[in-house]
Amino acid sequence: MTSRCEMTGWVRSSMGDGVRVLVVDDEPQLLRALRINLAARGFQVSTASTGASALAAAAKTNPQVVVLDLGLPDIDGITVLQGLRGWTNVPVIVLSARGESVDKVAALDAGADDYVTKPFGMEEFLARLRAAVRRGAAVSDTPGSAVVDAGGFVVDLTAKQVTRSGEPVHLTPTEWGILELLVRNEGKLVSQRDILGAVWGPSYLNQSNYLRVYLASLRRKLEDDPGHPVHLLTEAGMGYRFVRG
Amino acid sequence: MTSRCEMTGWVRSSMGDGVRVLVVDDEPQLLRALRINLAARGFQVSTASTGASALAAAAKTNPQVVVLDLGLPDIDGITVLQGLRGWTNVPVIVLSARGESVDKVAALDAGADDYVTKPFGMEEFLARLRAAVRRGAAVSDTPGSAVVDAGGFVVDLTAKQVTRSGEPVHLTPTEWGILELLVRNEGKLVSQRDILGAVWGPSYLNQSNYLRVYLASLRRKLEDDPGHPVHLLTEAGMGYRFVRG
DNA sequence: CGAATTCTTGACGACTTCTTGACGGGCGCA
DNA sequence: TGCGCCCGTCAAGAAGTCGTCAAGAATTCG
Repeated sequence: MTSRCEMTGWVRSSMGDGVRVLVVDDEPQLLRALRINLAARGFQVSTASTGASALAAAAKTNPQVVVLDLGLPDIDGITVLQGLRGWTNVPVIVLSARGESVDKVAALDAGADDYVTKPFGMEEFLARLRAAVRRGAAVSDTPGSAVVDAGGFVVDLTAKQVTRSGEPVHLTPTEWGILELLVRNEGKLVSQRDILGAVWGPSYLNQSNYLRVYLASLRRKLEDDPGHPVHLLTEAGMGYRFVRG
Repeated sequence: MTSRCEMTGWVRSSMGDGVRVLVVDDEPQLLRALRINLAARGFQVSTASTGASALAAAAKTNPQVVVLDLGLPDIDGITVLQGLRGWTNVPVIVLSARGESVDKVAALDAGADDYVTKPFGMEEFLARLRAAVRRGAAVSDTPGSAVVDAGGFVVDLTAKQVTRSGEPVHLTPTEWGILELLVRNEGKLVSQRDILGAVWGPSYLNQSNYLRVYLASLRRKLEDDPGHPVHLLTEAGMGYRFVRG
């Protein structure tokens, strides 16, 4: 609907598409509607329908913004909010049924950033969401961000996530293990034994064929021309090296 | 990583087998299962079943990674974690019964690196354990790279990389072994026997023709005029010497 | 419990690296 | 001057390493 903002609007390569948003609600229909709408606008959505799973999901995906319904089956939404605030200051948008102004005060008091009453219009909601992301980005970009931009792809070491031209790339645990080690030692040559010991354990130090298989897999997923890698380099007989574009 | 890489440098044989891991749990069965599984993968396991003994064991064995159950009989697991964090930043993986999400958040807030909910699959657990070891290894290895500028080329001893007028130069393992040894003994004369023993092993002490071949190769790659070397010098009958420009 | 993902394993060709022998030049010494 | 020694150079075969593929086993997830 004629919204002027989205499309290329606020999308910046630095911040990227794929802003991670966690949606917590116990109504399947609303959950589905939000997931579809947000995904269509380039957000990377994860969801939870209980307070417990919400906290777990937050710790796991480290979202950049959280949408939290106060009416959850197991734990009070306010409690969930407090649980989050004990650990992160990610922006939280609270949803609640209309008129519950007592809830509203309590939520904002507990550290919510914004408050939306159901039912709500999608445009308004998206606007508030974007505002929350903007605010969050302003404060959270503090320490040496654990995000490495390789040129062709971006590795977020804390979120354990890789994006390529905005699109998230799915890596298996082993693939991520190798990539993480190489990226954390950017520019340095990492010997095969080091990788095998760190990823597979101390008793796999000679299984160099594993590395061949997984490096090939990583290159297929991350390199523009997997046959002639630019970032994931092999030094024959010595090891592997990650370099930025 | 954590490689000391002394003179003989990148010798192929032994590296950190037996990563030291401390497992803290009060369930004898789980403790036993973990000990067996971890030992089978080459880890060097020590265990504790109370918070007090855990702190003592940590101080004694100085583990490279700690697995900590939150439900201990004497001290709260969080307290143990804080006790550890008081003097070390060893990676800690927290175990907890499922659903105790508040505990998880509190644990992560107190400095845990990861958490696993019980019951858990051994594969997943091992993957997280290796990831923790990996992170610990990556950060502990950050003393600024030792770089030697020869004038015509630059040798980065930690990254194992040589650049010439900005462009990286590719060296074979043997070439690097010789160059590293010479550069680490900058200005000193290194006898042929020393080089042969360090790079090829004690049973190649008389294969001086190897050195001729590889020194020629190094000069071709690094010297401006390979026929009249300036940095990689020969002392007839004695050995070789590296000097800066 | 079944389906899907992920991991392991072996084999092959292409490529890189190592080894080996031969040849010639510079230098000191008889 | 002639000889021997040591070194630099070259090239070709041997040996080892890497990328790739595919299929079976193991594990996770719904």
